[in-house]
Amino acid sequence: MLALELSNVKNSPELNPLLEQMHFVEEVGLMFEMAGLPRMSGRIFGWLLISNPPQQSHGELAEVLQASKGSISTMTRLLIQIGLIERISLPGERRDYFQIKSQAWSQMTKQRIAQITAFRQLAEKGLELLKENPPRLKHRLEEMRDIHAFLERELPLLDERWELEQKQRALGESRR
Amino acid sequence: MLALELSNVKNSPELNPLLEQMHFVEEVGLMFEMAGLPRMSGRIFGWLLISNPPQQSHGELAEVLQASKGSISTMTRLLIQIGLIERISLPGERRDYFQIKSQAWSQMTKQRIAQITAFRQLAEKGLELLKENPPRLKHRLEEMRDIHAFLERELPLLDERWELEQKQRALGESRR
DNA sequence: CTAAACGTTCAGTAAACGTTGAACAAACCG
DNA sequence: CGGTTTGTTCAACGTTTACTGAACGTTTAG
Repeated sequence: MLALELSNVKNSPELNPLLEQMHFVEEVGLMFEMAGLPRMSGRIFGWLLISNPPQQSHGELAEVLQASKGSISTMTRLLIQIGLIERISLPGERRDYFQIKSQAWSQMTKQRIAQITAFRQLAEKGLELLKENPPRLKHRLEEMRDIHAFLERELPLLDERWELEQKQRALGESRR
Repeated sequence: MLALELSNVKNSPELNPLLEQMHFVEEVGLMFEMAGLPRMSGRIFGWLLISNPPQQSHGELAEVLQASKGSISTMTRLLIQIGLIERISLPGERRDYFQIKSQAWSQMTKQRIAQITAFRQLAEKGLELLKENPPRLKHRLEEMRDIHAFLERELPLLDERWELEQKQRALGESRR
């Protein structure tokens, strides 16, 4: 919940961009929460998606999001660890800044692939347990293993294709 | 934690399959927890992956997993809702049984795609907020939108290819 | 009908989690 | 050298969550 006093403010988009921005931030927070991550980490990420400039300091984050320094510190560490943001420190500046990492989303794909690998391995472990049993009982686990092996093969290819397309697009734009 | 008395039992795989099965079940539980789902739902799913027969009643689940009836009831409902298991009721039988749903994993892919759509929409919402700003500020959100749009296009195709491959394999096997 | 088995719902609990705020540490400035 | 700014760590708090167990409703069987 916002601690700012907003009740007297007219709710029009043009007159109150801050309100809309905070709504966006809150939505990102909810999506992160649905994905099993702390809501505050999502708020930070959401703000870094729309902030001007894209680099925001620890203190700025704390102020805009109405969160404690501790929370910011913990959650930025988490976001860095999972590869979604990065810390940048300018020479001669005491403060650190955070910004969205450029390949944040490929990073997420990579993590997803790691999870898929774990699921495939789990299926194989299960099949090991059932190795003396009739095929009828093994189908469940074979299906689980095969689909995950399939995705394990295909998702990296998809990611490559994406990166290739991006490079080509960048090339095309720079040529103009 | 297991409530069964296991401390006197020799720990060899051959002598104690139950212990290994329970270990497997517990691992699935942990993976589900990592994915943001209740651990007990993962235990149920894990047991249904290796149980003999694949159909297990409410009561059997409660006994094997050392869980309360309430927990089983709630968690099976959840698993059904997200499409991972199904309930089967035999005519003339009072009891209901649960089993892994055959296209459980395609189902998960579909859910993932829905989430990707949500992320793309969120990016577009963010771009709307920044529409008056210079391109420099919009890059973050454009990247987010584009990668998700890409996956939104490609994942269903991947899923189709998988299902096609499966059908062909089944055909090949039945022909032998 | 009564009795038993089956299943769901729900209040209560215990543990886990997110968040805060204060104490602490480190870097910089006067 | 303090003093100030910046950031991390950690204990404590409050909330949320998973799970239990009991109460309740339903169905089947005798």
